[in-house]
Amino acid sequence: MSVDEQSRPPRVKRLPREVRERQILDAAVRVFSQHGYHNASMDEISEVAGVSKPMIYAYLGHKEDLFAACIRREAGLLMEAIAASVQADLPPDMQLWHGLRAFFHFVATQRESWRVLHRQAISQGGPFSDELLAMRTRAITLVDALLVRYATARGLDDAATSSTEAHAAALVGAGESLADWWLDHPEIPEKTVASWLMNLVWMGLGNLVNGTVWTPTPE
Amino acid sequence: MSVDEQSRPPRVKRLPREVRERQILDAAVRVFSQHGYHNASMDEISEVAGVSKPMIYAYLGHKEDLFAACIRREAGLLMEAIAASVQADLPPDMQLWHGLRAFFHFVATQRESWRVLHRQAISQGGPFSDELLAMRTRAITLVDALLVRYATARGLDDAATSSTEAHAAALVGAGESLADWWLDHPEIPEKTVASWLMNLVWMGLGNLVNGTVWTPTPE
DNA sequence: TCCGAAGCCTACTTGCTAGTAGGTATGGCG
DNA sequence: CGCCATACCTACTAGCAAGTAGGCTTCGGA
Repeated sequence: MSVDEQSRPPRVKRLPREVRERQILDAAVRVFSQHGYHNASMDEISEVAGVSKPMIYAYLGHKEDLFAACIRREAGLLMEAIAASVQADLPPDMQLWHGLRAFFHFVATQRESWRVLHRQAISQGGPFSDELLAMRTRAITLVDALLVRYATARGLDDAATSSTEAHAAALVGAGESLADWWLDHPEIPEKTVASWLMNLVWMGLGNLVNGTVWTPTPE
Repeated sequence: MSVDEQSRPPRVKRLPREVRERQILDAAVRVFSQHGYHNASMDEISEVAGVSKPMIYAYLGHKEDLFAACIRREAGLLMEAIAASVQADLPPDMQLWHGLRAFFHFVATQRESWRVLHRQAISQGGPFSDELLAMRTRAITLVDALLVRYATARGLDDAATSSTEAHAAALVGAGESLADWWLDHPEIPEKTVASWLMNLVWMGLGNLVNGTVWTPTPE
């Protein structure tokens, strides 16, 4: 029904605003990730956070605002984690590799953040999804840039470059899906999963650039 | 606010049960796909369907049941469409190819069905997602079987076979994501999109089986 | 022509939860 | 000390939407 007692912050009094805001956001992420946006009640969030409901409204605003704040914070953390792992002077394949590893690492260590980002945010067709969709688009664009750099470095042909954005979208989706799959198979090391995806996408693209493409046998 | 007038069924009287059930399901898929499960109201569905609310309860049961019925019907249609396109005696790559084309064709022609399947069902953490998650798992298993057949036909090594399920998960996710991307780029022909994905995954896998893998340069 | 079943509706109840009104402690500071 | 801002709470209200009670027509068959 509700979240573990033990991790609930003890009811302390008169803490400064920043601290309370953090506690509330933490609680909100947990509750949203467990029940989804609509089934999460402000009452439960306030209970988990160890404050009363009006505090939430005073500090973070309405339910929508609160949710958006969660998304923004968690998405920011994810993007930061990825950005921190990537050095701009490395070749594109190594950049992608490090980015992927950071991504999977984030998923493994911040499950609840990941759930709220992946499952909840997209499905709510409101003002939220914009926030999240924008983030996702940013990720796709980033990957796209890598692919373009890669294709340009090799002998590119027009067909290949026009499709990098689609490939980036496919990669991001594959990463999300693979991350979910991985959550059910925790025995696989993170490095292994990352390398699977790396190979799948990067080498598939490599062939495409080389002109070694698969074509259906005529019917 | 609500769905187009013109496509709403005219208020006819005393139709047989099967017809009304179809109308209700059609309406429910539309409304669920537009507003999401929670924001969809039974009142709106009944209005769009051209019947009164108690009819829905009499024929399809509670809101959850109705939603599950939608999922089951639409998922069934999708799986049927894919199954119908695949001939079991073809080689695995051709099977995958035809399956992918059927999938993208479905997404293009049944947008609302796709939306309700992809966006809504998974995110609702209730009894529904089970229904849908099972479907998705079935799809992954199906693809996995193809990959295994393929890997076995070539010289397989253990590492490659142990990872086919993960690759299947990645492919399914890539397909979903690419489908979404494609909805925003309708100028691309279906065949092209399908071939991108086909190449990306199939040839990536091909390299993996051959032992031509990407590895990070030592740091 | 009577009767039951199937099709269908209007109008209600009810429960839940977002959001608020209006207050009480507590600490700092002039 | 006395004032104000900040931190915080216990109640409430209000409104939406799920689900239902109870009844009214129409059709087919005995």
